[in-house]
Amino acid sequence: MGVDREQFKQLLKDKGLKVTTQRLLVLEALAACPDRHLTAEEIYEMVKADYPEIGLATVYRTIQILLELHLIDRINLDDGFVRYEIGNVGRGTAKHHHHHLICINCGKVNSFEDDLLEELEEKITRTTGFHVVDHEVKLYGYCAECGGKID
Amino acid sequence: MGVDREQFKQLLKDKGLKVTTQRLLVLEALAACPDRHLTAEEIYEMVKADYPEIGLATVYRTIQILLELHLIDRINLDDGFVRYEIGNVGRGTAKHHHHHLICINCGKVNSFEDDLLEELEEKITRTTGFHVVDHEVKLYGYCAECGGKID
DNA sequence: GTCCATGCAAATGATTTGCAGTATC
DNA sequence: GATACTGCAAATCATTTGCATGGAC
Repeated sequence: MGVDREQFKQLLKDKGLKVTTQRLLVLEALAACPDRHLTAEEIYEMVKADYPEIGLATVYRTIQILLELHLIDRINLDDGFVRYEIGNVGRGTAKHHHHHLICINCGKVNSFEDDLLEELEEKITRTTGFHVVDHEVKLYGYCAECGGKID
Repeated sequence: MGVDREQFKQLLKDKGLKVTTQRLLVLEALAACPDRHLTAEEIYEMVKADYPEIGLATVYRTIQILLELHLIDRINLDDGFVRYEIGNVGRGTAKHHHHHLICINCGKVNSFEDDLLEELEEKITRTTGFHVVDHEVKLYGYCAECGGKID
């Protein structure tokens, strides 16, 4: 999942950007938490454990680069923080992302993949002429654990 | 579409809230633009035309009330502004909202409704045990007009 | 050695909040 | 008349930016 260290270095060089310890550490922090959805502040705290000199501004600047390189995805759960997660590159038809199941009760966020959306997109192109390129889907509800307790 | 003035007044009273000119005007501004997706600032400007004394803080406070009464929906297009649109109450099975087609080129936002999502939700409940209550779907791509120009 | 990247602190900008005056009920 | 609502200005808080120093190539 994601790119490895060497691939990232190469991507930076290809773009004329410099390889720095900070940039490597930010990507590593995100790669270390493929299932969580980290805020900039959380990434900052994680990297600071290994590299206390890093500044929050550098984390934000690095996130921008990672977004432009399509190595990470942005998720907004409308809780006042923008979150980031490592992209799932190299899974064959890894074209779409952003499918999240958000538990209203415990706040847990799970990702999922589905083909039904492709069908929906085709239908939309057919009926409205809108050509879908990417999508973001958030489903709110109760996860298996919380659903039992509440119902 | 939406609630009318009298229904809104009653909802406010039921909640122990007072009926004020400002609250009526904010709802009217949103009701007047069912297809646009207004920012707080845009609502503020619209209301100010009729009622120059209104303050931006009052608009924000009223938006909170309207959200709690489920009279409006919040949309986040990740452009730095949170937007609001009047809800489509009274359309029979008006349970779900938040389906948007966002043109990457011209920025135009269109809403759509679809049943395919219901199918997807059932599938998710069946396979993961997650009980979906609401959803938000954003599809990014090129609208009929922009698609032609680019392809 | 050149130039980009970093860290810090200050700036930004949407949203919120405190408070004294004002309107609703 | 009591209390909730408003407008204003100040506060908040995530994110961005300016600038001088430091590091990559």
